[in-house]
Amino acid sequence: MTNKEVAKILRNVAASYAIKDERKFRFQIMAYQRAADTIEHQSSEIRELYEENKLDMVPGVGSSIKSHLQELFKTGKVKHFDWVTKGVPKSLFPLLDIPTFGPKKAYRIVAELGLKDPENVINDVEKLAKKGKIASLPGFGEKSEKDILRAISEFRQKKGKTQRMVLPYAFDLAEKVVNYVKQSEAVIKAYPLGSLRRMMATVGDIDIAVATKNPIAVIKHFIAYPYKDRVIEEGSTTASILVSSGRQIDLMTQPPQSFGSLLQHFTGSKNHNIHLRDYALKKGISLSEYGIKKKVESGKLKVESFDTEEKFYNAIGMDWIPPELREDTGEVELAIQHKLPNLVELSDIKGDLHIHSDYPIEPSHDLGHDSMEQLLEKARKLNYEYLGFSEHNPSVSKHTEEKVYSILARRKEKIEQFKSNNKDVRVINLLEVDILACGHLSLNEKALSTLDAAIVAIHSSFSMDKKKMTKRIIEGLSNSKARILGHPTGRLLNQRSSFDFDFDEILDFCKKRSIALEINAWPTRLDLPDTMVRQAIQNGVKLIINTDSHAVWQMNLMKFGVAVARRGWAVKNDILNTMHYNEFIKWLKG
DNA sequence: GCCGTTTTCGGCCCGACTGTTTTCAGTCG
Repeated sequence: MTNKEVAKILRNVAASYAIKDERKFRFQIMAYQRAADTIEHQSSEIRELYEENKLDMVPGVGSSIKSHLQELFKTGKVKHFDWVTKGVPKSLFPLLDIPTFGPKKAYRIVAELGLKDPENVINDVEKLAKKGKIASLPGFGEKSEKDILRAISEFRQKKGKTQRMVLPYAFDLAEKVVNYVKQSEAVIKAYPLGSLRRMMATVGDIDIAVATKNPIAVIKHFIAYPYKDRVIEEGSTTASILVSSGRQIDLMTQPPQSFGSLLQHFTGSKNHNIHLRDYALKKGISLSEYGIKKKVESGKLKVESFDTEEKFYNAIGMDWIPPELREDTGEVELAIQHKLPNLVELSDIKGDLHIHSDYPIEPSHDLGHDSMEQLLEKARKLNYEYLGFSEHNPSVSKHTEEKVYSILARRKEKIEQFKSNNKDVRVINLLEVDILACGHLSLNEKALSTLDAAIVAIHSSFSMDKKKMTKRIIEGLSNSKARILGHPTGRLLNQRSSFDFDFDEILDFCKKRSIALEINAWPTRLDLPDTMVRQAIQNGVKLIINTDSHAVWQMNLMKFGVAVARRGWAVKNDILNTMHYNEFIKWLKG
């Protein structure tokens, strides 16, 4: 059962409570919605957390929801959920997936029109709307009927937030729109915020904050964006549009003197903001994008403004919190105690160890596009101290063992030349070696002896059971040349979920052998995922951030790997490739 | 139903926008 499916079940419970008695159950509704939100956006699988007995780690999951989830995973259903959803037409649940449909609207439509078939309810609503049957219902009208038809159509085309973007795509889109927004003279500052600023692995929509003294002019300019599909909403301080690629862009404005609180509000996350505001309430102050509302002596409410985020956080009584940490997983408490970690930064990185050149190694998988010389030149520009070449191992099915060895021996000669000629960027002889289904590495000892060390990784037979996969990985890591576990979970964002393995066991083994886990910065990997990075660090396991570049330009993707490390609370010491060359080599050679 | 730097009981974030309402409900972030 995926996180999305679990979240959907919890949302259905919240909706059922809302239909039965919204006032009576208002706090249950909030609790179930919050749990659904956090589970849906959790970067580790909730099912695995259940198996590892770590459901408590999920914010918003308390004793009650935890026991319901345990029942769900054990038996496939939950008695309490059946009780709550009893009497609520099942046909309304599919409608909740469509933006602009909430529990009330969905319920009134299926109840008034007698729609009972959950399989076809979306089609049924569409047909009836086309016949004009919705506009005549109480509380609905011509406009809302048209809006329903459009919402269904956009939902089918996966427009809006139904499909999440990988980070670089979101970056490009945000940059385009921000550049356009800045063309308005009324714009003083404009930044992309939301999950993009928090550097989440995937981004649902683009949020832009604008400092201006003339919000009406800014919004008028914004909604005239040339690649706009339609305006979703347009108010006096905020607006939302859908662009032709189907993505949603939200814009919020504040005057410059209260821009700091807008940055804070619009960066989120939602749970972070709720925690912050809850904490503030207990101090008798109230937070919003406008600033901090306090009672003054006359008994009247007064809003204090903040032009920077730092001042805003400080005024609540805590340190400024890096956006990557704002997920309500302990950062607020530490900010109050002035004990936030000093997160690793891009400028700390001194080398990239996972680089595929075009060296003719006749690999099992894909070859790089650029030469070792070109890649080294790029490393110089990035001010790296070292660079590790790590093509895929030569194909073992197409070559004899002797042939594999001779390819690697020749490659070693070339790399040795670099080693003696290059003193500014030191070269390291690595290779990305497959861990075969049986647990053996795809190269024999003689072939491995040509290398300084190996990045080992899974590239086949992903659907093994958990025990076998864990054993396979540990066997692969047992070879003394294996120093780095490459893209450890094997996930591909929006394509393939991670394979099943016992992470705790891998962590134990890596800790014992001083083996590093890779944070692969490739945008559809971002593997290890951030929550597992944090777990690795808590267990004293070190990490290496690599780009897995197959071309020169891809070496710029390092920032996305650093972002994952920061979201996993990594400081400089946790990341091995922040070390100088001599220290790094010392670790690498074991 | 969750949660804890005045709490294990008694609170629960804050505001914008839209449509169909003549004063607000529903949805969203």
